[in-house]
Amino acid sequence: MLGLPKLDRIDINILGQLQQNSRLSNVDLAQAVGLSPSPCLARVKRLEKAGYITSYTARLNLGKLVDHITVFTEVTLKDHRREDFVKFESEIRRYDALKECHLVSGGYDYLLKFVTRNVARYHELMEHILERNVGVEKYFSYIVIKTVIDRDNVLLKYLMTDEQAG
Amino acid sequence: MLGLPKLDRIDINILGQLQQNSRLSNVDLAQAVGLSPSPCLARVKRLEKAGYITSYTARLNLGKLVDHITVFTEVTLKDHRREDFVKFESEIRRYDALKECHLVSGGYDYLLKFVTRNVARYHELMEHILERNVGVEKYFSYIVIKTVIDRDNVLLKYLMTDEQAG
DNA sequence: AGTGAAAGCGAGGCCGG
DNA sequence: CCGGCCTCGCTTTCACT
Repeated sequence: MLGLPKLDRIDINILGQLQQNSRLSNVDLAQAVGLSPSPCLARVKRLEKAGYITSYTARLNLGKLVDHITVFTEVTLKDHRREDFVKFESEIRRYDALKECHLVSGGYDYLLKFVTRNVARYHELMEHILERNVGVEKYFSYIVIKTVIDRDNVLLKYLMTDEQAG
Repeated sequence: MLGLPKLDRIDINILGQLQQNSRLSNVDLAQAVGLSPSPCLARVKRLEKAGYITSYTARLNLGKLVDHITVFTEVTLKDHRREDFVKFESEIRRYDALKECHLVSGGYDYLLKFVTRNVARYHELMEHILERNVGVEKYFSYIVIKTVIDRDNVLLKYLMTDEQAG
């Protein structure tokens, strides 16, 4: 975090390649970015240490593994002092079913994304949260009927360019 | 897709391990799940071919790479015939900035998640979508101020167990 | 910084239980 | 279906540029 060495085009290229396929062998990666294996490996290590790469994960087809539902929950807090946000954020972390939690601008405070076995499980979860008195005034749930798109990579090339999508 | 061979505990374990670290070497993975390398590798290949593993990706710290914002958009369609949904879903795919798109139950039709450079870009994008007449009646935007939680793995162990989170 | 060689180790195939 | 062996190729280091 102290010194941010700038990234050149090769670094960006490496990140993009690994984002698409984290199991690329170092020799293949090196060839893809036009380097020989040694400096390529050194760059990858450097990018990892500098925190540009946070983890390497396998994407699973969860639907084939176990029945589950996704639910988005809009949460409004009772009070809006700094400590109320801190408390909610720290308490909500306990829940394994919680995939995402975002503080948003607009009609409510937090947008949450849960993944649970079924609606009953989700309902239990929300009751549990309310009981624990983490400062929730009200919430509204949107159950996902069908996920049309859920992309993992994309972005990098798009965000680095100046063209607007057509 | 034709024959779904059942997964035993070792398979689940393998998936969980690779979900946490897709760069595990096969020998380390084998040891972690209590197998010798050969059958372990065979299982991984089988799981890949059967579609339980969809991809291996590197998670990037996007915030360090480029400034960007995340926006959730609630979309309501004008009409709700089957063809209206089909049209919207196919048209919306074109947009690189779109990370997620879910059909939801409740007050509106689709919940979208965008990632763009800034608010101006997002606004252009939405104008573009409205102009292209994909059947959007109205939309409402929630700009993410702070992402508190964004987990990639979790789930597997949680979803496979019967205990409720505490 | 990148290259190239060398050593060590893992991937992936094949047989035997 | 698992374990052990074997070979090939990759990873990783190091001296050099």
